Parts: sequence; C-alpha cells; structure tokens
Amino acid sequence: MAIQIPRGTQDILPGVVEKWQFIEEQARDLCKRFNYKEIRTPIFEHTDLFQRGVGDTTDIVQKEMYTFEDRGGRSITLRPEGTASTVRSFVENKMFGWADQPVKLYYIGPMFRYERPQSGRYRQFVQFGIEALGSADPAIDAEVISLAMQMYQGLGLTRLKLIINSLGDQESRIAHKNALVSHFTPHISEFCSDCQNRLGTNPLRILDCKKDREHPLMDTAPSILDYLNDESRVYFEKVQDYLNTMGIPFVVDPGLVRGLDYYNHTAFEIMSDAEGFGAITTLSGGGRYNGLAKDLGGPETPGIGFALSIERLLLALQAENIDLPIETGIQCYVVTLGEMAKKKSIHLVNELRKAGLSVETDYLDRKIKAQFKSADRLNAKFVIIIGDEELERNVVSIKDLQAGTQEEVVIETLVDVVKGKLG
RNA sequence: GCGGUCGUGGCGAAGUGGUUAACGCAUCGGAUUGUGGUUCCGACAUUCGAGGGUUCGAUUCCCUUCGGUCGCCCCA
Repeated sequence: MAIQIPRGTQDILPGVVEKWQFIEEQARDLCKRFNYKEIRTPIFEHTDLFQRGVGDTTDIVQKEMYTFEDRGGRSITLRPEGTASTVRSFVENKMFGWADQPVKLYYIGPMFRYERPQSGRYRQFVQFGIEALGSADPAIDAEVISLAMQMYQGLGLTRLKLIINSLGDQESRIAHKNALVSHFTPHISEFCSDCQNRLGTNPLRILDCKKDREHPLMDTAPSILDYLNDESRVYFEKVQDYLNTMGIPFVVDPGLVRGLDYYNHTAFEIMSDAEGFGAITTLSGGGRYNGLAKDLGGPETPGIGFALSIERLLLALQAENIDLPIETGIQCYVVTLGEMAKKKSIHLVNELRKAGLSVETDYLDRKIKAQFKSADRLNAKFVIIIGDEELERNVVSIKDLQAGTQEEVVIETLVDVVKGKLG
C-alpha cells in the first residue's frame, strides 16, 4: 500500500495553491501599509520556550505539542503558535535596543498541534500573525485589531464579529481570580470535572466552559470588568474609543477568555457568523502580553499581537461564496507540425520565454487537434503554429483563440508582434 | 483523548452473498491524413482503503486497522 499523508495535514495543489498565494500577498501588502516587517523563526524550538511562554496549564502544552528528543538529547517541539518564538527572537536579538520602536513584526508559516482534525482544524496549519513590541499605547491595540479586520474585509468578507474584552493587569487579575474562587467554591461539586480542576489552576476558564453554561452561577459570576483597577479600566476604555474613532464595530464580551496564559489587558477574537460555517467559528484571536518578554528572560516589554489561520480564512470565503480573483492561463501555446518545425519551435519557445511571456508547447508528440485542445484547456491567448510548410516561407501563424482569427508573420518578428498584441 | 458517519477507476457516483462491477465527467483514439471549446463512435477497474475471519463462494456479513469527514474538549 502506498504511503499516505500524515493525519491532519494536507497537500495544497495547483488550482488551490493560487488562493494561498493570493492571500499571502494580501497579508504582506497589508503589513507593508502598516509598517510591519517579516520575521522568520525556526519551525522548531526548545520545548521550554512553549512551556514557559504559552503556559504549562494550557491545553496546547499539556496535550497538543509535537515534542521529540533530537539526537543530541534535547527536547524539541514543533511550534504550536508564533508569539513565543517571535518574543524569544526579540529578546535574543536585543530588538529592544533597535532605533525604531515599537518593533512591529509579522510572520506567515506552519504551526503544529496534535489534535483530532475536523472542519477548520488541522495538525499542521498556517498562521499569519503580527506582533508589536515595545509600546503600551492603547492605540497600538486598536491598530492590531484594525489590521486584522482589514485583512478579512480586504478579501471581501462581511459576516464578521469582533469581540473584545480586557483581562486587566496583574493586580486586577488577582482580584478577579479571588472573587471567582469564592463565587464558585461553595457549589463547585455541581460542575463538570474539568471545571473542578480549573478552579485551582485557572478559574477564569470556568467561564468558558460549554458544559456548565446553563449553571445559574455562570450568569452571576463576577465579571472581570468589575475588577479592573483604574489603570486597566482607563486603558480598555481608550482601546474602545480608538475602535469607535476608526468606525470598527465590536462587542464587549466579559466571558472572552483566551486560552494562552500570557495574555493580559486587551483580548479579542474575530468570528464568522456566515451560514454553513462549521462548529469552529473563530477566525483569529489575539491580545496583549505585557509580561511575556520578561518571562522569557528579556527586559520588561509590553507587547500585543494576533494570529489568524489561512485554513479558516479560506473556509470563511467559501461560506460567503467569495471567489478570489485568481489568474490562470498562459499567453502562448506553440503548436508544431513536422520534424523541422519541432526543432525550430524549441528555439522559438525559448525566445518567447526569454522575452518574458508565459509559453507552453507539446511534449507528448500529440496530433494537432490534441495540441489545440491543450492550448484551449490552458486558456492560452494565442496559439503559434509552426509547420514545415510555413518554415519554407520563413513565417509562422498566430491564432487568437478568443477571436478565432489567424494571421501569418515573419519568424524574426514573432516575439515583437506577440508582445505588441498583448500590450 | 471520546463519539457519529463514510472509504468502489484520475474525479463524481450506482450496486449485489454467486459466472462479464452500472452510469456521468475527465483522458486517449477515430469520424475531420495541418487547427480548439459542439456532435457521434470506440477504448479505459484481474478490482471495490488495508489485514484477517465466516462461507462452496464476499466488493457485499463479522473483527481489527488505517484514513477521510463531522462533532465533543480546546483552539487558529
């Protein structure tokens, strides 16, 4: 039996890869406009990075990492997300000392999580993400959110829902956490086993639980928004102000809890509410992580970022019936008839390509009819016909496939004539 | 990690415990000996995901396994 692709991965083949290229171009273009520079970090890192960066209690670290020992006995992990690597690189390369601050970076690349695949979820998936390090200005939070929204809107998506929340600073978080513990503790036995564990590890996540959603204590649970200290509250208000100023609609959801430990202050998620979308409606997520650089051994540096998955973006496009303007087709197809013509065509094809044109020809010794069929299927603008008969007169024929017209030109002028026709 | 569902030619898709596994698309050849997208004719699965079992006989029944797909958990 032939070897199969590993579970949860996919081959992206011609015909679809053009969509990926288009989206990646859009992302790069967008980053250029927002002045984010690309960073490329390794696909694998030391396992410690994610344990410390993403957080030991998170599902990602506890059950989803691709971890292995290399031949030198080091514990290595395929990156499950991009922020930890980016901040590691920021610290390691002392970017905090760069002249231009804040440092604004973006990445596009594969991430790996060991999960059961389903619609919109793969074991290897591609994230496009940005990180802005070195600024604690709420305007940067708004900028990151704006870039994320523009990425989707620029591709034509409309069924978008932006949800934001504030997780507050350290002080606020502790106050809220204590309030949650005292709220849930008396009745914790009525909750699912996951939630009973969460009470000790990360009580915030109880609010996220789908199973216990109906429990009366959920609605009355203390909201983080009521525990924000003045500084955190003002910060969050400013972020909202800026979003309003830019005309970006959003909903504040105090229940929005991001699954990674490093988040504080602003957290946001963009979802699709398009019909026919799968169960997973989150298109992207992001937030602020002011303590992360320090946790990873660098100076205290504020940071914020977000990441989106290209796979889910494609699903969203499909759900909204949006076709990307993908260009297919070639400019010339060279049809040959006869031995002499074949030999001559090799040269002409090469000349046309050197002149910058996209050109294809037959390599299967097919009959004329089949060669024309190929040209048609390849969506060629022109068919250039080279036959022994023409060669004797030093000409070739050019046929415009769309118009159906055909004319003869002197061989030496072919390249110029074709270029002229293509404008 | 748990559950539902599915697995037949390049693709889509019928089908039945029994001698030749429908059909559609695509492909190739011919009608049209040097001209495409239409039409007509012809060709194209020692084989029904893999392994094992039941049976005189299995693609069809059973078990195992791998994979797709959808959902739970969680996330992008």
